[in-house]
Amino acid sequence: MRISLDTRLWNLQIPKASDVLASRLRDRILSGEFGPGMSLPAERDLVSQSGLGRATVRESLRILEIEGLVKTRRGRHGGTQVQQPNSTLVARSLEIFILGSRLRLDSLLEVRETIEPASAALAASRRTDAELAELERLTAGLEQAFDYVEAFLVANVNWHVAIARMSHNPLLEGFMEALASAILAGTDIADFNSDEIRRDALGAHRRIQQAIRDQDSEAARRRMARHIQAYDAAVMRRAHPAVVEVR
Amino acid sequence: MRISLDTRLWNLQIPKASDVLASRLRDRILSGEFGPGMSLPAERDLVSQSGLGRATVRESLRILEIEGLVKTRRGRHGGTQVQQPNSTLVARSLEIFILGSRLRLDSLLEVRETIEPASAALAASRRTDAELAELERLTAGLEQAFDYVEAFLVANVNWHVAIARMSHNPLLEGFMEALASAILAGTDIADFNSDEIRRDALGAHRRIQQAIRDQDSEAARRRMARHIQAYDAAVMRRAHPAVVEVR
DNA sequence: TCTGACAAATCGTCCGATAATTACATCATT
DNA sequence: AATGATGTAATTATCGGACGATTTGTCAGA
Repeated sequence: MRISLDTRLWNLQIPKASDVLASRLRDRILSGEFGPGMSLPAERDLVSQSGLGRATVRESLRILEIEGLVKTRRGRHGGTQVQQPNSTLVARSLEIFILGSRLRLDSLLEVRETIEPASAALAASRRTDAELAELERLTAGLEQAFDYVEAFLVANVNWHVAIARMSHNPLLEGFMEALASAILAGTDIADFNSDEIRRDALGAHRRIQQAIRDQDSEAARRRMARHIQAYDAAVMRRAHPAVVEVR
Repeated sequence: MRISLDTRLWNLQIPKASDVLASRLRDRILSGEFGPGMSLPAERDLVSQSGLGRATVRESLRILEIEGLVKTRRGRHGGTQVQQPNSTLVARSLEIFILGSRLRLDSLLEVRETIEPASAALAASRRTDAELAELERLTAGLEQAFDYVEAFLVANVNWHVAIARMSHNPLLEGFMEALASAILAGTDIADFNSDEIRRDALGAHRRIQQAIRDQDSEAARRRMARHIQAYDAAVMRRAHPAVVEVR
């Protein structure tokens, strides 16, 4: 026998059972009761513990899975394991936001002009030697891909994300990841990425890399700002009249 | 009779049916085939169209709902309607990311120091008169709430988000929304928000508001940067030794 | 015209069964 | 003893059907 909830008086919110269960589980995860790597009870155990149906429990688990808090595996000794949320999740939701709300390209570029110089400055002051070596590898790869526009664009994105990662700020990294993929989609305009633009970008990258090598934060910030502004200006000039939507 | 998929030869990825359906629906939504406000087919129609079971279809719809792309309503003429993704969704996922990955408070503050000055500069150059009036209302409210620390903190967050909204950049606004709630949670330290700190903040807000009124971007940027840096420095001084986790 | 009862459409939840997947155990073969 | 094949158990994925809950429209009657 189900309990009738039809006793509401005003505009009462009636949450769905699956949402309630998901919230409770989420709270327990975020509070640390279930640490990363630990397994939640199996579906059928949750069913008997919660008194809900299996479909409902499954929906709850699916909610947590989409939120990136757990991951489920099938098979013997499968189940749902608690996961450490990573920055790609932020990137993913941001991407949906960007695509779904038909954001204009210049909004993205504006934010990028804000974030990347700061990112570069932090990277310069916090980089490790290993990260610097990695960056140099990426720059070299970029040079080699010079004649293959597609590959160049992808390598370019990776280079910028790498800078963000070197900032040692996971939040910045997540933002950049999201921005980069969206901007890539938005600037993948045929006949835009001319030889000249790519040559300028490459030169700027080399100078920024040098500043990071020298651990010169302010130079890194300045050069990155100049690089981004020049690139963005080129994009917007090409994309004129500024009604460009992403995609 | 189900079709056996056990014919894989290598390490083939076998996506879940619900994920596949969700992806296809998502693509159709983002491509504009289903615009905001339009209704997707009813669950049972999707069942017959896709050949999948209802549980599977429901999981797909739930995925889209969590991603903020659709909203489902019950009852006659209910169903799943396409929604315009809004920035609170980004804020939500960011909040999970922040809480779940035990992000340190200084990472948040760093990003804030990056974003807010840019936000203020844009606000100064793009504000409308109505927005300015709204900002003045918020500032006045902040003054009135001076003696009620809780209310002051909430009003403070709203003030900062309002600045971001005045930048007319939805992405900046989304970022600030996400940051603000997380920072509020992280700085809600008893005995921290002293009279002095609140008084300084109020003065800074007035000066920033003046710059925005004058549409002086650079002044707005400078004053906001100084304000944020002073506030953050106070937070970190109080929170020393810098191992502060959010929550 | 207003009201209240009823019907219809739709999502929310439950239940039980089957398929697919994975890890492990066992056993035969070399 | 190592190895490969085969079975077995545990667990999620999916299916199909049923019923409850909620919203909205309709229509008879006051």
